[in-house]
Amino acid sequence: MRKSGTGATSGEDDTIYEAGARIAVLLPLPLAGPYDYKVPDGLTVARGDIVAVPLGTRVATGVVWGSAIGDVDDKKLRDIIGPKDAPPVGEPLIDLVDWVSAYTLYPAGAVLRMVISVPAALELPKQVTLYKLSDNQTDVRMTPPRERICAFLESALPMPAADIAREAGCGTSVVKGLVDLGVLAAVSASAEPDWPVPDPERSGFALSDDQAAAAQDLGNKVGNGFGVTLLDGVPGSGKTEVYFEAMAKALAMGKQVLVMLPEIALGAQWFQRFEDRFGAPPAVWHSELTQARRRDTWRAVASGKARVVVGARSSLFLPFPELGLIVVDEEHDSSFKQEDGVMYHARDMAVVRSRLEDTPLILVSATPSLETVINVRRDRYDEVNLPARHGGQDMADTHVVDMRSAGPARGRWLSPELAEAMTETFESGDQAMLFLNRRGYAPLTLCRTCGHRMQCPRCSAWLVEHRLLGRLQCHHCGFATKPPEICPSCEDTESMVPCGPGVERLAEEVQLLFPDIRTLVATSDTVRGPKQAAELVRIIEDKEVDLIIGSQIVAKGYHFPSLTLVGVVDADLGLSGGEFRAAEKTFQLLFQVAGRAGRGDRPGRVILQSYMPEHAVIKSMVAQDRDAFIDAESQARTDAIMPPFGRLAALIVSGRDEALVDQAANALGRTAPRLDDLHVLGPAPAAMALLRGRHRRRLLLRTTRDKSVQRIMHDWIKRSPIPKKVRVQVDIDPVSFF
DNA sequence: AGCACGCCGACT
DNA sequence: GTCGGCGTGCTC
Repeated sequence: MRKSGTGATSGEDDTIYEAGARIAVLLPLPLAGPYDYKVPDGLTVARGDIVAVPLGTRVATGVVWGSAIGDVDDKKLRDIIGPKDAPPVGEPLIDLVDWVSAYTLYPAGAVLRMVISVPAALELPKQVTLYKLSDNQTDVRMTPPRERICAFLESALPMPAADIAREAGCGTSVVKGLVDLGVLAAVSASAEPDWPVPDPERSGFALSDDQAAAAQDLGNKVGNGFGVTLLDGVPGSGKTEVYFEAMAKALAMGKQVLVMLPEIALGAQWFQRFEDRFGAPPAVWHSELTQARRRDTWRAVASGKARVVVGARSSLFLPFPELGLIVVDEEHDSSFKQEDGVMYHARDMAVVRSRLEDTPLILVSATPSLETVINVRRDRYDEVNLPARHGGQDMADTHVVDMRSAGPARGRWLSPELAEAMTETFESGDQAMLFLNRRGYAPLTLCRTCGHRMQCPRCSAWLVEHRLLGRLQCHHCGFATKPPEICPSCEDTESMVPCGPGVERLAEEVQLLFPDIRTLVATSDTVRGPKQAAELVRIIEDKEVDLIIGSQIVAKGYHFPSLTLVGVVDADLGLSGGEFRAAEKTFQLLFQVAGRAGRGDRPGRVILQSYMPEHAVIKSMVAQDRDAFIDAESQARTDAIMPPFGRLAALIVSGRDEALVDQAANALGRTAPRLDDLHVLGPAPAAMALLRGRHRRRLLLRTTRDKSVQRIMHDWIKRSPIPKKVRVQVDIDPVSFF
């Protein structure tokens, strides 16, 4: 309930607005704040109502946010038009929008746009005319088709004329004729589909004692208000099955459940397990849904028809009226951080929404983020542990190959040791996986004669050769060009050479070493969407391939019983590049990839190829000591006053005119806040100094946890004049330095 | 975010 | 003389 400054009002009095009232309406636009309107005669609205309002020459949709702010000329105030056809936005979601706005420093309207993301969902759904037997039957001459129609409708729900005609094996004219005669009656119904209801009472999976105990612990959180719990367990320990039981409890209590996953398109096995457990598919929510699907899903969530939603980060802003539990699976995944538009971290904002909804939140990971681990150690979060793999299997045996002394020949990427292990694996009839987080054939193409490097004209990134497509591509903006016959710089012929390995080039080397084995390359280029992901899983499970060469996408929680060897071609890949989370991210990725090995009844092994085997990440992997890594990383972050022991905020200054961008960035550098325990780095060119034709500079502010970075950043931008053509974005808690 | 208003080049 | 390019600014 919104607090009223005038005190005396109680209950709902201050959230209901009668005719003549002046109200604030938040529009899903990047305006500074809500706009004031009047309630016209004959209308009453309440806080949270979704209403149509006049805005300039057009009609906009907004949400009644409260009483008018009152700083606008009376003559400017216009009447609202009326309610839209959608349930009101609930109080917790209203508060979430305000909270996220205050935290990220983006206008509340920009945040609201993530809630009101489907304009069509606010319109009255299309009406369809259905026909049923009339209540007061009249005597008419019966013909065989008429008999069939009446007989069929005796025991059927009302349905469209075309369906009745099909069922009765006649034309629609017979149906229409019976309608005219009064035998059939028309009923109007909305064309909204029904949603399958997951059944929490279905018998679940057989759980081990550990799993059953963990499920019990998690289940006890449901229905007992807000609280965050980390569900921690190695890959294969059955985390999904365990949190399904907490979901079942919430469903049985009549609550809705939200599950957030990082890469929704690739959750094929997750979906199967969900259907096995609950007997119905969940509603899904991600950016690639069609417009019609988005509309139906949004309405189903708002009306409570959809009981379980599984979605990417934007699902956090769906209008659940009866939310009872949120699960964030793979909570460490950096794709929960939105990097365009409103920059928010969906995992962190899920904590906020859970608190506002007064419901539990379960964070799930085999490699929890340092933030989450520290919150557990500080007793802010509870922890439920799944100690071992289901079936008692240990983690796969992990070896490191020192590429400095035991590496392959020049131009090759597989060390003799890894190749030998592959041979053994194939000979015993098992499957192997090579992990290389580089799509395409080669990450760089250069001229042997003059050293010219093929670069994207719009971004500061090398063009990646995709030999299968016959193109050089920019992985940041989608720019593509034909590989040049001659060097664009010195015009030498046949001097352009590929540098470094990509998955395609690795496949070429494998073909030379193992001509008879069947190889599958799995990257986001070859696996597009859920259907292909499901097909990929089937091909591997059915052993139609011996070797999978994959990038990032194969690191996720798949379960392949015959996969006993995982080779990481370049274990150091993520460690260079100066991002403070590089070690953590690399450890998480390697740990997840290693988890693919030996999940059946056979032991697995993992081989890491590394040029820096003494690095803490590699050593912790070999020792299989996650805690040791966390301790080392915690100490390093504490010393450097880095998150979660310090706070970071970034300013990204961008524009097409480089000189203007530099000028604005330098001005921000000069007006940077000066406080104790506060440091500002930059301005410096962003890691992508040129992205999609925009020049970018970054300033990074680092300070201690007791400071309000929002206040500091807000004041900072306010006192620095920014040219109109230059954009300044605030990124609170940046995860990437792009 | 849209949409209007406005101020400079190629058309009927 | 108008049509139209998209830069700038406003919408309660």
